[in-house]
Amino acid sequence: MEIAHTPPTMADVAALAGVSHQTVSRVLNNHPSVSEKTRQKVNDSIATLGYRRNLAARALATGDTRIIGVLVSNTSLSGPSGALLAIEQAARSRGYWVAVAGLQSRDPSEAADAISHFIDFGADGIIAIAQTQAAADATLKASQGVPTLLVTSGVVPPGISTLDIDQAGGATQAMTILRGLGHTRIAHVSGPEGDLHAGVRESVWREMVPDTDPAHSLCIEGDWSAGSGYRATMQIMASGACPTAIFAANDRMAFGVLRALNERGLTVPHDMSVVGFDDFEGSDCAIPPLTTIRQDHEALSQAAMELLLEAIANQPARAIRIPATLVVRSSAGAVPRPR
Amino acid sequence: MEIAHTPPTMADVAALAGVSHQTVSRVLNNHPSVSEKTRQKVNDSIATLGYRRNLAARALATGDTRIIGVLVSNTSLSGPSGALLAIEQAARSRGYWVAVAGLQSRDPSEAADAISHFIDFGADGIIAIAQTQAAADATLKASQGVPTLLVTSGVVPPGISTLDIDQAGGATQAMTILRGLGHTRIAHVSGPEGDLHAGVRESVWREMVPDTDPAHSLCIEGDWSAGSGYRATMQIMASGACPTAIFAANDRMAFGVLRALNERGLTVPHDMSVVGFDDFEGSDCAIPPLTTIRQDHEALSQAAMELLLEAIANQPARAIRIPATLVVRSSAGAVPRPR
DNA sequence: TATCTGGGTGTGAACGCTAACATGAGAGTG
DNA sequence: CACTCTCATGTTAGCGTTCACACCCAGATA
Repeated sequence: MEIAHTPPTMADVAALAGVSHQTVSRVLNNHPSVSEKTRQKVNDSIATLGYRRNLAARALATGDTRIIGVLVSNTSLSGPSGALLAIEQAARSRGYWVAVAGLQSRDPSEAADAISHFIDFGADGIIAIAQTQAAADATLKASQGVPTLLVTSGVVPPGISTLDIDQAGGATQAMTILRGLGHTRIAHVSGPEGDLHAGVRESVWREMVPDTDPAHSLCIEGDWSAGSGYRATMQIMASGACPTAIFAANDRMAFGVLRALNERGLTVPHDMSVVGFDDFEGSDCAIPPLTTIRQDHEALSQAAMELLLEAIANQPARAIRIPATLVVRSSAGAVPRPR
Repeated sequence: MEIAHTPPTMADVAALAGVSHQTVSRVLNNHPSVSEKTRQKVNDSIATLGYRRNLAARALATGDTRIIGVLVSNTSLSGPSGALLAIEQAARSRGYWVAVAGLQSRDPSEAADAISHFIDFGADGIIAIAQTQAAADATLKASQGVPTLLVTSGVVPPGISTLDIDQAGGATQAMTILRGLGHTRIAHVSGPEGDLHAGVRESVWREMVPDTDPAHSLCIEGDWSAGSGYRATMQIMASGACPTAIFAANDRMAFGVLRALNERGLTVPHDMSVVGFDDFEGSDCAIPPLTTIRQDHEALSQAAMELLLEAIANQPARAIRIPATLVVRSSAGAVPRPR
């Protein structure tokens, strides 16, 4: 087995094929004016030498890298990281590479740092999944000049493309189904303060809850974790409020809600209805299976690449909102008869 | 606000600071022999110009990119993608960049393709999370010459560093606790055939199950999803086997197991004990909370970077196995008295 | 026959950086 | 005081591509 210590270069291919390096370049870039015969010769030489084009050199010469940077916060693992892999596939199928940076804190300066690195790298574009307004702002500030797509429900100045899943629409569907079942006293377990999705979901709940008496229409803040949903439910039940339904801002917290109710001897949906959000893996097998709102990460990712490529091509900014769909299972039922 | 059409280059910084471009380079690379005064001048110029070093050019000149490619399969979302972000953080803290490629199929050629791309890019190293032996083999074949770390439980030729979480140890703990509680008839819901982790977990079960009568010690294959755990359980119960415990190869399938048992009116752990694997988000709030095996993705990621950097530095290959820990909750209990 | 056209090809110079060597000014040595 | 040695800096030549241009030779046109 021979060992090529330095990989072959374009010049090597050219020499073997008996042409100039520029001709090799033309073949590689599918330039029209290369004769079929030459093209064949060059391709043969490429094959025999096992030549691979050096992308760093190409990036230096052309100024673009075909790398896009994706920024995700990993505070809430489920959503973003699922989207990340989907974005990667969409990118790769279009000939782009994905570099990733995950944020561990909610400190906006960390986002700014990561963006700076992407820029150092010469990333052709940036997709930032911003779960807080501060992260969105920091991203825009740091990404000066580089085409950027914000996946966020936050407020963004004109001229920047944005994309998100319709949080308001999803939450509306959740509340609509509960109201349709006759519920008026609906408690809410919200996501953490400052989180944009949590904010939208909560404000829809606040607008749509029929019985606005805060003694019944309690809202307790969670942190997306199942445990926080459990604690929130215990708190609701200790508070003396007696809602007939609980709308949890995500499925993991809904798991905690279900467990707390189960421990207290309440059956779902007979004694209490529960609706979640996300259609998390396993939600179909919660006890009982969870009625929830599904977010289409696949569609999100496709749209993300599309918008980003538009931005890279200097086309005008657009905003796309992907619809969320209601998934009806059995955790939400008719309001119980008064006891 | 001024618009710099072409970003400033090293020469610009040098001109402003009144030194040569090489001196600027030295400052950037922390070369020792630069006087404090010059260093200061250069840093000032860098700041006023907003200079950022062009990493493509650097890569071309030095031959290394400080990019590492990470290959994950996204068939089973939970594990790998959690590990991905942790690896990214470990990498970034060491000055490396992470490019990611996710596999959508189990086709080994897709893995080979992705690896080739990483190599085109000049990745300094590759971390592949290989869930099948075929993926591991394809990775090694394609990564000729580039330092590679395989995160796998598969068989790997000497000279290649490997890393994994101790699947056998974890499964052993799961079986040990069940046996300690008096269970002898233990069914298994396995992961998909060909998956390395699934294989190890299953074979430990097979070795350790006390009652080896296949009529009781049933093994049903799932696909990691909650629904498959549900169906497997239904199948077990329809088969006439009467195990007193079920060991599910992951927590999501365990969710399905719990739901199926619940539907059939069996209570856990009174009528049946259940143990999962992974400590998935939400497992603490399953009904009842799931006894499971936790995998430390954080430790895995740190070790991954360490091993890969060793490989890049041409140090001898090593293999590290991260221990898995038992998390005792309430889904496993003493074997029920015969009815 | 002289002149244009244009497809196919080669030549040189970037791109922005680092490596290797060259230089010059002081400090230390005999 | 000539000699070396060190430190700080400058100079030159790549790294492997692509871009802009020059070139050549056929066939078409005048």
